[in-house]
Amino acid sequence: MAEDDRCARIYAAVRRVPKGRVATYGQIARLAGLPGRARLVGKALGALKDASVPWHRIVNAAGKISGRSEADSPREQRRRLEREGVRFTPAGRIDLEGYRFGAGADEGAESFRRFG
DNA sequence: CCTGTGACGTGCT
DNA sequence: AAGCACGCCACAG
Repeated sequence: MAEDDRCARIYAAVRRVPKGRVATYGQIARLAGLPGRARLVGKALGALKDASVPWHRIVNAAGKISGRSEADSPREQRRRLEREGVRFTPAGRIDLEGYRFGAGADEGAESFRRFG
């Protein structure tokens, strides 16, 4: 599989994450058909140029922002998430139990609610 | 071609 | 909550 194809799959997976929800790198990798390649997802997002991809909805398994590509990224990512209604803990963490995409619970209600 | 190293991670201790 | 070990991959030497 070519590298570009992986990126395309990854971007497609990221686009599936609804507004107001987040997903982990590992989860995106799985959705993209690339299980165990979470770090590749990070690289793909770092090389992202397409503004239509909601890269800010991707955080690590701890519910924290990684962003190493740019100094401004972490701050921008958090700002965007908060703008979508995602709450952060005082420690700068996101409650994955409540915001993680694919957590099962109100998945249907979420897509039904339709933000925007 | 093989080895070393860094990386937007993850799970276990 | 913090630290450690592991695993996958791309890139440089």
